[in-house]
Order: sequence, then C-alpha cells, then structure tokens
Amino acid sequence: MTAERRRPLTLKDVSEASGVSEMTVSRVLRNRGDVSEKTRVRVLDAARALGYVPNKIAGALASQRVNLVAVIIPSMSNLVFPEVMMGISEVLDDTPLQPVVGLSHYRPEREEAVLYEMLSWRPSGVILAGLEHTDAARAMLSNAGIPVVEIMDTDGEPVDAMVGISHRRAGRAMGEEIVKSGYRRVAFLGTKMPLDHRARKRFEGFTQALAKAGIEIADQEFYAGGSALLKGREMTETVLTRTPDIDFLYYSNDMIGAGGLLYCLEKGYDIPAQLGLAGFNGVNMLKGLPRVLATMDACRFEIGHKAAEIIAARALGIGEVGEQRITLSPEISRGDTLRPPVA
Amino acid sequence: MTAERRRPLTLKDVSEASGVSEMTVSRVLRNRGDVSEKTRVRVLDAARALGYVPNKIAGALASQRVNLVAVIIPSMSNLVFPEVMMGISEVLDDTPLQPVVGLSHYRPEREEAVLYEMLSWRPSGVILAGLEHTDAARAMLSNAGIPVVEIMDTDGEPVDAMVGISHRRAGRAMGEEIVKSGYRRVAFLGTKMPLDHRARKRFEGFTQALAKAGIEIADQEFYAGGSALLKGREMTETVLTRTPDIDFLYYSNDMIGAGGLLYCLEKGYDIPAQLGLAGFNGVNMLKGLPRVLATMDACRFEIGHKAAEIIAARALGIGEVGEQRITLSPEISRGDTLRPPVA
DNA sequence: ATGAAAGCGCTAACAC
DNA sequence: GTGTTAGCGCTTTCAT
Repeated sequence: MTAERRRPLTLKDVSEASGVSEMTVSRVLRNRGDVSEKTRVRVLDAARALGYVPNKIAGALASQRVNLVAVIIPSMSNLVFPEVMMGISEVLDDTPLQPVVGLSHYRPEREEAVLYEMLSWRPSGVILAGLEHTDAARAMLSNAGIPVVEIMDTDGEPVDAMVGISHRRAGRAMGEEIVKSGYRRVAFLGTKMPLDHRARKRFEGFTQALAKAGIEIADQEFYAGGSALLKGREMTETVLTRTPDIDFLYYSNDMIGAGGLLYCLEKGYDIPAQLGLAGFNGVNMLKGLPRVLATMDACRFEIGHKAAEIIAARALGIGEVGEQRITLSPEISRGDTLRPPVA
Repeated sequence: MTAERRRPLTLKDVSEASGVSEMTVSRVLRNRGDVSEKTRVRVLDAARALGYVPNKIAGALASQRVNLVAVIIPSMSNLVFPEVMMGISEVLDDTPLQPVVGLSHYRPEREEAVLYEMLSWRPSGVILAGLEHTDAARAMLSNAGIPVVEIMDTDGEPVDAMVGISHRRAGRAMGEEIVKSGYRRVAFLGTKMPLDHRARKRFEGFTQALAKAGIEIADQEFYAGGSALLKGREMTETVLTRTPDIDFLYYSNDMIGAGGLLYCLEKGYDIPAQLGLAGFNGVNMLKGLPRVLATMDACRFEIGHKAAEIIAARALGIGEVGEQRITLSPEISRGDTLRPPVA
C-alpha cells in the first residue's frame, strides 16, 4: 500500500499533512481539551491515511506517565498463574492500565533481574508472586514510589499491599480434615522445589496438623521436571510399593494428584474407603477424570482480581482504596477421593 | 532503608553523588566506551548505594533503540502457546532482546488493538500467530519497518517472514493415515471456533483426504468453553450414542481427545482395534494417561525458536539471516490408539 | 479553540 | 578517558 518507509512517522508528519499544529494533533489523538469537530476530523483522517502510530516512548517521557503494570510470576506452565492473569486482566481491561508479564522461574535472582528491567520502564504499579524476594528486590520495590502488591501468599510481611491465602493454614486445614476422616498412614508427594515457598508452607502446616493428632508422615516422595501426570503416577507407585499400608496420599498439586488417582484406579484400590487422595489448587481442567480429586481452591482468579483493583485504585486514584492486606479463605472440596469425617 | 522518595532518581543524581559527569555515568552503566576502572567502581558504588534504576524510556527515546520483541498470541491457556514462548525465550535469553506478550483471544480486532498498542512502544520486532489479520493490522505491520514473523501456520502469504506447519497438510496426513489403517466410519470432534483458522484448515485437509478415499465424515460435534477433558468425554458420548457404528474419532486437540479416551476405556471399547482415536498437538502433559493418544506434533518449541532466531538475526544483525519462510514437517505418533496400516 | 516554548532523562556525536 | 552540546518525539504550561 504505502511505499517502503524507514523513519517512523511523527506528530510533525501528521501536523503537516493536516495543516494543524502538532499540539492540536496531539490533543485530538488523546481526546484531550477542546478541539473543533472540523479539525478533529481533519486530523484523524490524516493520521489514518498516513498510518500514524503514536510514539509512547516520547509520550511517556514527556508526561511522566506509563500505563503499564508489571506482573512478575514464577511460571506460565503452572496452570495457576494463567488464572491469576485472567483476574488481573478483567480488572485492568476497564482502565487504561495494561499488564506486562515477566517470569522468575522460581529463582530469586532472576526475579530481581526481571524486576529491575521492568522498573526501568517506570510502570504505574507492580504485582508479584510471593513474599520472599532478595534484599535488593525489596529495596527497589520500596523505593519505586509506586503501588506494589504481593500475591498468592500471606504468611509474612509484605513490602506494601498483599492479597492471597495462608498456605500454612491451607496445609493445616487439609491435615485436620484427613485426620477427622480417620486416615492414619499418610504420605506426602510433592515437587522438589526448595524455592517454592508456598508448597513448603503447605507442607509445614500439614505436618503440624498431623503432629497435633499424634501422626507422623508415613512416607514422602519428591520430583522435579517432567510430565506432572506421569510423575504423579510413578511417585504413587513408588510410595505404595515402599509403604504398602499407606491409607492417604496428599499431593502438592492437582496434576500429580490426578496421575496418582489414575494409577490407583487401575490398581483397583478402593477409593476413598481404603485409600484417600487429595491435591491442591482446584484446577478445573481436571474435570472429566473418572473420579473427582479432593482439593482446595487457591482462589487464583480472585487474587488477581483484588490485586489489580488495589493497583488501579492507587495508580489511577479511582475506585475505593480499601484494605491493602487481604487474606482469602480457600475451601476444601472432598470430591470422590476423601471420605466424610468419622463421627 | 532509604527514606521515602517521590521523584525517581536520575543520572544526574548519580553523577553528583559520584562526582563524575552524567555522560560517563551513562557509559559505565551501559558498559560502553572506555572508562577507567577507578571511575567505573566509583560510579557503580554510587548507583548501587542510591538504588538507581535507569530510565529506559529516556534511553530508548535518545538512542532510538528498544530491545523489546512484541509477541502476539491468541491465548495462554491453550498449552500450545506457553511452549512457543519457551522456544522464543530460549533464543532471546542470549541476546539483549526481551519478549513482551500480548493476547488476542482469537479476535482479529483485539489483535489489531494489541498490535497498535505494542507498536507504539517501537519494538525491535514482532512475532504473531497466524496469517489472518485485519487489513489495518497488516498495513501497520508492513509500515513498521521492523522484522515481522508470522508463526504456527504456513498456509498463506505472510507479510514478511513465517515459521510454522501446514495445518491443511497436517489434517490431510492424519486423514490418509486413518484410511490406510482401515477405519471407515470416521467422526470429527472439535472446537466451535470460526476464528481458529488453524483448526479449520486441519479439518479441511482431513475431509479432503477422506474424500479422496471415498469416505465422508460420518458424524461431527463441536463445543465451546468449559473444561476440555470433560467436553471431550461428553462429545464422545454424544457421537457414539448418535452414530454407534463409528470406528474412528478425530479430535481437534489432545485435551478433548484425552477426555474421549478416558470415556471409551471406561465403556470398554476395544482400542484401537474396534475404535481408534487421534488428537492434535503432542501435548506432553498428557503422558501418564492409561493409554497414549495418537497425535501429531505441532512443533511448537521449534517454531518459537526459529521465529526468535529470525528476529534476532535481523534486529541485531547477528547470526545468519537464513530462510525466512520455514515450513516444518510434523510427524504422526500412533500411540496406543491408532492401529498399524493394513497391508 | 489553537499555538509556541520549554523540557522530560537520556545518549550520539563530537570535542578535548 | 572524560566532558559538552544537541536533540530524540512527545506533553505541559502558558499565551493568544
């Protein structure tokens, strides 16, 4: 259509093409200030005809405003985080703010580097997963002068705002429920991730609840990498072979739990009477398995939603600036793999 | 630590704190030009002590360079795209370039809006899914003066470069394989997505291959939304009830295929002798199911990899600027649900 | 309703 | 090896 062009178009080009000053062109393009309908149309036509795309870099520098929200999460393949993102997007879609995602891959130094990178674009706010960061990262966050929301976990002190659940309490709740349901030989199966603090806290709360009932973890198994479904299957086989009298399997996520469930069904275990299972997250992708795995919702969508609301309220000065430290309460769903409490 | 601060720090602050000119500070911070070790250290110390974070907005405006690569994909929950992202990241991690992701949700106008938004940040390149875009989007792309790579699909004319597979050919290949294996009553189960051009092309190639063997689709069923695993299950039941003599089920993705597989196993179908199944994608998350679903790898990782290589080569002028229109050849894996070809 | 001037924070290009 | 000058393309502010 248009001939080959190297230099991107500037306001000046539109100004010349429309015979209107750069300033007025700028006003039209941003819908700011009074502009007569006639010039408005003229400018818009010129801009469209040229194929002008505004330069936000220059705009941001001049206005000292960047409508970007930095979101730093550990990974995208965890299923958990895409849902958090949806919650965030749903809120930001009604504002001029835009999320920009960075990944830490569960590594603090990587998180620090990504944060540094993102802050150098001067975003209007930051949302990041977890409360554990490097000292440098924490310093950057408190010095940035923008709203910061730490999400997912609330077992600790946030730099600024936080929205999440208590993973320690979540682990404890599941532990208590298992005890109440009469299971006694309990195994834990999870990821080998020293840096997944949320999984660690759940594990701690879990063992604590069992301890209170005089029960110790009967066996445990950890994995790293690979297909979660398959790993769940393999770990379950390992545990059940090594400790045949196990009567409950607690998985650190639903995906490995699903693999374990498929394995147990094939082996003909009587579930949940003889053997109970539970995961964590409430991944609805797993609806459709032969049985519904007991689990606990991590409130992912709501967490994203509330975090974005806090950012929007403070960055834009719109909406209520409500409570800044929100702990949501996840609920256990028993599914078909956790028998009812015994009287 | 540091007292409350509103105004972000500038180069000038570091300059004053270190007693070195702004220009030299800038050089140190970017590792450019010769700077004596002594001043280097002094500047670095000052910057760190102050907690200075460079302003990339100003830097980009001055240097006319932005090390961002815009990546526009339909969705993150599709499992396909996170893998494409990994391929992209693996390449860009070795360069100064950084991917920034935007989502189109399979809607062309949305894609256009996201593209406009991203181009206004003047990225060094664009990677986007598919060959179908609005006219305005196509115009923006060709006027941007930066490398553009359209990925996933190669059945059409790209604006600039492209990397992907021929979905038409993929559908045809699977159709031919099914025919060769002696199946005759074939059903198609897929997403109700008029805008998923790749699924549509696979379907077209598929029916075409069957037609060549004188076979017509015996039944078909489409779904929208919800848990794919569950939907696969439900659709399979619907089809098998409505058309009991079906001997092959072709699914438009592995996830619904997995749901169907679980259903068929429960119902006691003899797979693959009595009933064959196949999906599409090669989602390795599904390893761990009772049987391995026949599928066709979509080369997701490699596509991301090659696309990023093209961008890096052209934007940075490094590496080979090789072929710019790459069609990869996916292979069928029969798994346990597609019987061998009949003699 | 429109325009002119100044400057956002940095870097390219050129001195020294 | 280090400093100076002049913008990058916009928006703010103030004038008209």
